[in-house]
Amino acid sequence: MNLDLSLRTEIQKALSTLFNQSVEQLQLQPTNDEFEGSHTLVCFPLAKMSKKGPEETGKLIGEYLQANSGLVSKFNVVKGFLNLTISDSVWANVFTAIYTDESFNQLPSNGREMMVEYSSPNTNKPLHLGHLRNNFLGYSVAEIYKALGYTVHKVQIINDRGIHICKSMAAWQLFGNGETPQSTGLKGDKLVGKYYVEFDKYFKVQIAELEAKGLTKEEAEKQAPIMQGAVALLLKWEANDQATVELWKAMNGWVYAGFDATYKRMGVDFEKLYYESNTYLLGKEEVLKGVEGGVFYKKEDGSVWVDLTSDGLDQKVLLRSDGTSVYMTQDIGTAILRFRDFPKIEGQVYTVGNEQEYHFKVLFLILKKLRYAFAEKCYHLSYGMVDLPSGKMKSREGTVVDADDLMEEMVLEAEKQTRELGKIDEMTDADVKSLSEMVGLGALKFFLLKVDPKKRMMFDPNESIQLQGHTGPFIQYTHARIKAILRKASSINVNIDAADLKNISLLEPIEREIIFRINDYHNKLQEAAREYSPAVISNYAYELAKEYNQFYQAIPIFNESDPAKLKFRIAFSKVVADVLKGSMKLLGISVPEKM
RNA sequence: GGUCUCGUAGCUCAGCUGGAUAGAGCAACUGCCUUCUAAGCAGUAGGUCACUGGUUCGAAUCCAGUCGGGAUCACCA
Repeated sequence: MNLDLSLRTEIQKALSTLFNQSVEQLQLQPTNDEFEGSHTLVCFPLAKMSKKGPEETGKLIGEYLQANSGLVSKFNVVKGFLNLTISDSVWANVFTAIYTDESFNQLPSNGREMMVEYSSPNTNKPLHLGHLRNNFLGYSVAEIYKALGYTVHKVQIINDRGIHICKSMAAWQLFGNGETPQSTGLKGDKLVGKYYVEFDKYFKVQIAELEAKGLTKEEAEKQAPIMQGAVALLLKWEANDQATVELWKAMNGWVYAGFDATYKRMGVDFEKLYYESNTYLLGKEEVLKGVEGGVFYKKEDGSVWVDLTSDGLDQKVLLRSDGTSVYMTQDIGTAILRFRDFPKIEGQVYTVGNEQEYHFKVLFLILKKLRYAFAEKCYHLSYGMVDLPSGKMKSREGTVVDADDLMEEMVLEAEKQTRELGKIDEMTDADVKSLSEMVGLGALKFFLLKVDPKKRMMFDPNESIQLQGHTGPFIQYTHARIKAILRKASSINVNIDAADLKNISLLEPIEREIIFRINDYHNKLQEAAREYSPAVISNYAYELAKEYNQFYQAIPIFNESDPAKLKFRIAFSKVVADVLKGSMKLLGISVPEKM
């Protein structure tokens, strides 16, 4: 049964009976802790209609509901707030329905499809803290939609083309001495990243030298030999020069292997990868078609532009005067290709930092101008930067927090604390390892996901590694605790029959609160999906775990002498564990049986 | 400068489709392990919700302005 809906229906009945009127929007909200009840009807807006003052209105509605609804056992009115107490038998029914609902955590398929893009790193630098936020967000949003019954396609675009790749290639040719991941023992992405940094270093030196000879900065940047080397490589690559393409393939291969290892540890995956090198030509084609169709226009120098001034934006270049494509061209091609590959998807979510908001605004407008209906269903899941106490991460200043290093550090910290708490005594080394992995990554993921994605957030390497309080491990711990109870219950052969549960009465207030919260889970799922915000889920899971811990501490389950109550509390604990596990799964976090 | 965005406890964050005395965690201080796991629980202390004005029964929440932070405004991606 849907308690919320039933209650609203009953209130509407009350209004039509008492005042012969109906109201479109009822303000029903959770009751504040200091008052008795679980649901509160705000009566101020109803006063005009009832012509009776909020307090009197609340009282009349309360009396009606108590007498006629079968839901409300008690009520009180404070100022204009009608606080309703739902009767225990109703709670028992609500709980039993959830307990017996096998698709509570995973709703049945709704036949709808969507696509989520995330990660999409440059292939010349290793993944860092910002990518972690990106990946965890994108993965989680995909999981949230899946739980609602959607089929979700997780994809990423690989920017494997362009001058930036050629920079690493140029530097490797100059200084690499044939180094490979195998020969150095470095992860492939780290090795290529090293040469990208190397490039930058020599580039700067050469610019300085040329500037000292009297060249302007722009001239120096163009004429620096190492940059000319990179440009030469780009031209050769575009001309399909065999040796260049071989090197490009080899170095990209190293990077992908390195990224794969990182993704694996992060626990994220992709159904399909799109390569810029495969989509930019389609984009170009579309742009040229757009010129013919009059959507875009060509300047005298041959460059192609779109004029968005009538939409409040600027003009934007889509093809350079030499006919080569830009970032936007590639994204147009990719979007179209994806809808060709997956014609049933109704929308595409792009998980990309908020510094690209303008880009996506333009992209979606262009797609609309090209008359692609799916443009309406594209959404830029824009997230804020992760700042360090020293400010923004800057690769040039060496303040980048490397993703691999950070994950390793978190896992080591988890292991250290597990040891300090004396929990490893009866664990095998393999157990300790897998638990540390779970806890360390759980802490990291939760930390990055509990903040509203849109907001920029602070990461302090010295303080963020916390395993107590408002953290992932707190929830994991709560789950493990419940599992201990369930093990004990099964060891003493407590069998639960759903029919027993309906007859339970005299619930503790904390038990009602928790059922209320569990009952709210699907609302939160919807909200998280609507807002594209895993933070909604993480905060929900935290609140639920917190409430359960209160219950756990206050009520020793196995001291209960009434067998019906004992059964109820075990079933109740099981449901909490399942919902915790399910909601953590949406965040990409596993929960342990013991910790 | 234009556009967008953020400003809540010492710190990190919730709350924002207007509702009751603004909530957590961390840090500080006090208690609680012979009972299901103390990575926990209970409590104390900590606030001019940046500022000013407006809208109304009611504003942290909506609107306008001011101040402060950030992003963006490339034939880079």
